[in-house]
Amino acid sequence: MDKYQPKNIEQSWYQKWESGKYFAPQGNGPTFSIAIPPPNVTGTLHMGHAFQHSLVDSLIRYRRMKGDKTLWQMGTDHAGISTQLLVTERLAAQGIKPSDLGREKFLEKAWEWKEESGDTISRQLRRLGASLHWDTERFTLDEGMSEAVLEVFIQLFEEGLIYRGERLVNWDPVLTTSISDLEVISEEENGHLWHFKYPIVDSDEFLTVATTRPETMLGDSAVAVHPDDERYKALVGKFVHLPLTDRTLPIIADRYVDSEFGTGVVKITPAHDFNDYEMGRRHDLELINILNPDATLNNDVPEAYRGLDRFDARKRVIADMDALGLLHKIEDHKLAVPRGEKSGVVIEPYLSDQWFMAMKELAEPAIRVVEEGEIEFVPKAYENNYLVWMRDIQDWCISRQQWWGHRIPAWYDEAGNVYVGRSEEAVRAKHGLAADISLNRDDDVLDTWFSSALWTFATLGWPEKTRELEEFHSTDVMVTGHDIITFWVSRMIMMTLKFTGEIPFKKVYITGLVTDAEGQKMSKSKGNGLDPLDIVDGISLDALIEKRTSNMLQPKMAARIEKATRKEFPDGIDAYGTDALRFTFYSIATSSRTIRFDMKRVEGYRNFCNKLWNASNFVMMNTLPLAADAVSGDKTLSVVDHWIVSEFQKTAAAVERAMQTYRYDLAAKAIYEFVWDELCDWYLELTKPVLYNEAATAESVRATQFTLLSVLEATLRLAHPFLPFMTEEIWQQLPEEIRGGGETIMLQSFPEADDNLINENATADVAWLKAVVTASRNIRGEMDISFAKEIPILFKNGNDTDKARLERYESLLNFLIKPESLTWLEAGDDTPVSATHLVGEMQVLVPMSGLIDKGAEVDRLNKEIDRKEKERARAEGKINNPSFVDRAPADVVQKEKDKLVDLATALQQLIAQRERVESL
RNA sequence: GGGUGUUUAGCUCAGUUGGGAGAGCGGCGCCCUUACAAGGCGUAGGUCGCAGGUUCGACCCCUGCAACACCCACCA
Repeated sequence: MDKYQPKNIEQSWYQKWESGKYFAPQGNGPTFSIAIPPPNVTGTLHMGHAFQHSLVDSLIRYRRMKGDKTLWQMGTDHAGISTQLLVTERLAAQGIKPSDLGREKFLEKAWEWKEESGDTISRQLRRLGASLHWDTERFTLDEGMSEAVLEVFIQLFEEGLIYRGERLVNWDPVLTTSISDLEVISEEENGHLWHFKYPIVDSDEFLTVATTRPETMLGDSAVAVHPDDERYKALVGKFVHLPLTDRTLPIIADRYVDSEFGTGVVKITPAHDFNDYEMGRRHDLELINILNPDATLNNDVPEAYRGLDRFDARKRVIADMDALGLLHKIEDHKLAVPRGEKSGVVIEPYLSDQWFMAMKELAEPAIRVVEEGEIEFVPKAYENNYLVWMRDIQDWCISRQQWWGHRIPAWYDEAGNVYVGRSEEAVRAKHGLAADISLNRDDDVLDTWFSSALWTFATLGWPEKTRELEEFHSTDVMVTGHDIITFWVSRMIMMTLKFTGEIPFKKVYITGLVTDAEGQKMSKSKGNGLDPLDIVDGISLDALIEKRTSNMLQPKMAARIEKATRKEFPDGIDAYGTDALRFTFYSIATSSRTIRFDMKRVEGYRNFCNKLWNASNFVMMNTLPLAADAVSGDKTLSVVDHWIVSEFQKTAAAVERAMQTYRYDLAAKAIYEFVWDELCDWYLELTKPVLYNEAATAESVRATQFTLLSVLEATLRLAHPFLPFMTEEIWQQLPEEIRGGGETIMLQSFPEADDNLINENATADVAWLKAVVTASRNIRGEMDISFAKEIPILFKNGNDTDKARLERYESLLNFLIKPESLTWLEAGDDTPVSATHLVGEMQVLVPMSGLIDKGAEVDRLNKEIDRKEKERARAEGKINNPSFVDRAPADVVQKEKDKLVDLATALQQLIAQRERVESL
């Protein structure tokens, strides 16, 4: 085989798998299904996606190999606001405004963009090896989804769970649409608290109010104080004059007011603040909307302010109040500023007509299924997040003043009556509306998450009663990030229960958030993001800088990003290949909430891939072409063969356990350690004395070759879910007699641990063998004896088992240690002064004459004695503690006693040894 | 203000019913030994955040504290 070059082996397999239809559900096993969290069509896959989808793919491949009828449902999301924003920006680059095009033409452009961008995602997923069932790929805006959305909307409307009303909603003045609570990100920012004096009517006095948003005073309809506030009690029921206007405001009392804060007097602006809105309802206050949809001031404010942007109006109001002597003071003040998740601009509470979904009733069963364990979160801690949010759920504003999305199936007549139905015809028919009554369809579309919420069942054909729905729903697992539990997971659970009576999935596996090496969230604006394919294919430093700094809004940032990038990746990024990247993802998929992505890890796992590749090369070099009787001929497995077979069983069991508990890190670790530490470091070395020995019997060679091949073959299957490409490549090169007749490793059975193949005697023998080899290597290493120098090795004070083992494994030891001689000493034999290591009670000795540095050996012995002394002191402490002996379990006590005896013997030997060396 | 999570070797992290602290990377030393220098062999390095408690015994269980991270919340 050539050197390990992922580029050469990862390109072609995916196509073969796909054209072979291997990703389709097949067989008669139990079903296993996962619906992909649909990537947004607008985007490209980032590290978080690659991470999640890699985890899912291993699970899917694992179940498929276990014989399950497995479906990984593919699809993408139309991502309403994001896509509309992107398309708008693209048009703007050509000098076109959406309004120039009109709704229909704009949507054509959006669809064009969707086709283009969807390809990118598909290509990326394929490069990652994701074994998705492409044939039934869906899109949240396709016909079937539209059908499902209609069905759901109409039913919920008819049940009164969807309603329309004028409410205060979160309004994005740049996107000019409402958004949901979840799409508002509040962050603490530095601001000011302006204290304004409002003159009290029929008095020379003032009430001073404090506000963070001065411009809203133009929409005030009251001022409020706490009913128990002695300072203001007498004023309740009186009025103040609202400066800059000709209006007067009542002074009201409400328990909501905090007397301690500011002046204890609050201006009330019911149309522009959520709290004030509630207070306005309690006190029947006037709602005065002072803003246009783009957050300029409307005609309900005094002429001087009309048409001003809200922030210009703020300056103007402050200046005017100051001029009137009514600006009492300005304080610095930290406040939580709500910003739109997508646009980044300050969100306004804004009064408008919107559609809402009543959530309380839907939430109840969705809370229950989690409380009762029907749906489990992994890690469990996230269940709390979910439950807390669900128990306090608010109605969901589902309408968006956008074009790209599912248009709301509602029509209005001229009188403003609303009719909901599948189509205008259906509505007319149902309500008996004559043809001469003109109907206008609602312009708004639904929040993207409305259709996403139907994902698990609508992708399987609902509302039709399809066989797929019957077979694959509920799905088994949902793998996603914690940031999306409220947006998506919760809504899927609610809607799926409501419309199918089933849970959407049995488990919710919440992955950690992938950050950069510094623990910073990867993002475009920070310029610290990585494209997973750049790790797969490699990228030059210049190209990476270009990628990270292009389309930057601030040139200053670009310079900083370039500097950081040059520092972090001075030579760009190597091409590590998909397998290495995937294996890295599994290894770092711990239960931690954030996961730092470190390129060093990728390098390490690329090395691991290389190791497995070379080991396979070794196996094939020494077994192929396969002799005619290689499989059929007699073979007696050696102890070493039995040992590696045993180790493999233990590894398979560990992987199985890990997969059951979603501990991908442990699965990866088990495979890594088996391949590197056992298979490569020991077993392959231990086969050489057989394979390279001209005197070896045909039978023993056959057994060794067979074991090499069969263990490798099984290892490839075990590793395939994690390293899909290289395992397939190598597996295909194995002889059919070994791998069976299958077309692809993908559809082979997943190795199951067989306890009957675990041979503890073999394990013990090999452990002894390793200990002896390690002991002599230690002496070599510590005494600085070169590997080329052949040294005599003596064994003393061993028991019968040691002696038998030495005889049995002499040739192996000769090969591994390359000694001048191996000599068993009986108790009475003369023993030269030697460097010593203990294997159990047996001494492994290397005579010092001419070889060994006396001082170094004394140092080494001192260190060893020191270590053993400490251990003995600890054990003695325990044994001499009566309560330990009385209360600890007998086996634990016995273990300590045994240890003490062993240590005493060992120490005695070491001290005697030290004396002998010192006396030289 | 409420809630959750994290704190273990220089760095990044494992540690599965409480019973002798581990890995990878990095460091140091030796080795181009015929699968692999993307390698081999050896080696150094830790009062397991702090303080109490339970226990014969605590990285692990309980309490408190600290630092960091994240989530939720209407303080003008």
